[in-house]
Amino acid sequence: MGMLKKEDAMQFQKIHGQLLRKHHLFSALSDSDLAKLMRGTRVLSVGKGEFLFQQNEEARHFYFVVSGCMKLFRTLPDGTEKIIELVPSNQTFAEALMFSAQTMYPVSAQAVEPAELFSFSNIDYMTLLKSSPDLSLVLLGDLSRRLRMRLNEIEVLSLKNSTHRVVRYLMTQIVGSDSEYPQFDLPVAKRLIAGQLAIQPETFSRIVHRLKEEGVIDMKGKEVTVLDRKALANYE
Amino acid sequence: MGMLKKEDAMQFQKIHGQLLRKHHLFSALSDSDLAKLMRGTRVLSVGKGEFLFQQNEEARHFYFVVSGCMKLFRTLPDGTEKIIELVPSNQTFAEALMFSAQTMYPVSAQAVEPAELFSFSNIDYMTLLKSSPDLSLVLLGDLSRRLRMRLNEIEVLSLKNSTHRVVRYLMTQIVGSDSEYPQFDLPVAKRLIAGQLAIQPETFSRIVHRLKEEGVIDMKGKEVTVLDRKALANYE
DNA sequence: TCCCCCTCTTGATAATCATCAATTGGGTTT
DNA sequence: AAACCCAATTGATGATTATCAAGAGGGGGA
Repeated sequence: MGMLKKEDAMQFQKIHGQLLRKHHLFSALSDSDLAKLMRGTRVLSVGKGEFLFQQNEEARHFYFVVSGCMKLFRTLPDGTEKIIELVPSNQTFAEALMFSAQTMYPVSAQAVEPAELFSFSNIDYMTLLKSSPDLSLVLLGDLSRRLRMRLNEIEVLSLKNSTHRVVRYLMTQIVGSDSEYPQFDLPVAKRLIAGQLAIQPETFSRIVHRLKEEGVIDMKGKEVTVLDRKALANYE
Repeated sequence: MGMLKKEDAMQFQKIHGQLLRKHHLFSALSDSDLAKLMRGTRVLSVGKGEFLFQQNEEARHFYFVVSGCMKLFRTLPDGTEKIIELVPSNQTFAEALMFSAQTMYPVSAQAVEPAELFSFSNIDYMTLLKSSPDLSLVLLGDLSRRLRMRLNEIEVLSLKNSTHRVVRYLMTQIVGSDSEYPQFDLPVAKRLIAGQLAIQPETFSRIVHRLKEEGVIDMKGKEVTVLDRKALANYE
């Protein structure tokens, strides 16, 4: 954990360059720019339950998840936490702060599974950005996408009852699959999913129970099978 | 309503150039660029209750509200509508779409008060953008800000009970005022505010009633006075 | 001015969901 | 294998809020 020595950095880049290349934040960078950026990169390991940063801490870096899963959440006035986002591997987070005067993280970041991260300096990246107009356009597209994702989440949270929220969640998990009986694994613990949907774990459990009873889905552990796609869609 | 003739366009720009200049989408443009952009501008009048566009329509333009107020909302599966944003005068909307491949409006737009709008061509603006890296940075900052606003809204929607949501709403209306007894007008009808908070108008009314009873606020029509700032803050 | 329409309010009731409590189950450590 | 921990489940209860219904207030148009 810490700044890389020069030789390590070269090794590091050879190994992970391709990984980063797949991400839109880095795909538009030239090789030399990417190398330059990586010189300031740190590799971090965050144990399960450990914090990376806390809400209202100064935001100097953004992060790329190599492996594991990070939880971004806000602490509500009553002490409970609201999960804003669960960030799986190969995704970045906290990079949107870089572009505005805001210097505080608006969320806390905690690992829900042991995680490996790359950290990038906001200042370094911004320097690159100023010399690469195309990159700006890519980022604008990215932020715009995120904005629409949030829109979706706001919609989910506004859905009348919890059943609708769960159903909507399941539906989002199977878009793209055109199988008659779509199947997938819950990406995280059920209580975390419940948290994202702003319902209690107990409620989530009961709703799943009912959906199973009605033969709409099956769920064993984290393994979910949709048995009746139409029925699920009609729940909405 | 429609494309402007050349003389009108010049007149138009003289009158409204300053107005637009105050908005970050246009503040970084050179005079000539702004003039170029305005050549494709249309002036629209939308009557109360009239639609500007519907969800899933193709998005070719974004808009600036000169006067009046627009409501952006999504229609939920059960037919009810979820208000995403209320756009007052001197603000733009639907501009974030321009930056990503997405070509459909993710919301419907309707006037809640008779509104005058400018419409701008996405393509024209993007052309300017590609030749003005600084503008991109300004926009990134703007989107980043919006992203945080949505974060706030998600948090509000996650608040346990409706009272907290209303209180939070009132608090956001008085930040910036350091008066002992802050005072403001509700920007739109109460039922719309209730909609934004994802509660029923009846519930909103009852909560306000209780807050008045407890001497925390006073409300006559749209006129709100906070009588006990501390008590309001402590409600959270 | 009066009338009408729509918002807002207030009341009563039913549905939904959170909370508390106890138990089960699965996975990991010792 | 046993002990343990935490997640998940299930049940019972109470609080919150949506819904339905009816009445009051307010502003704009005839």
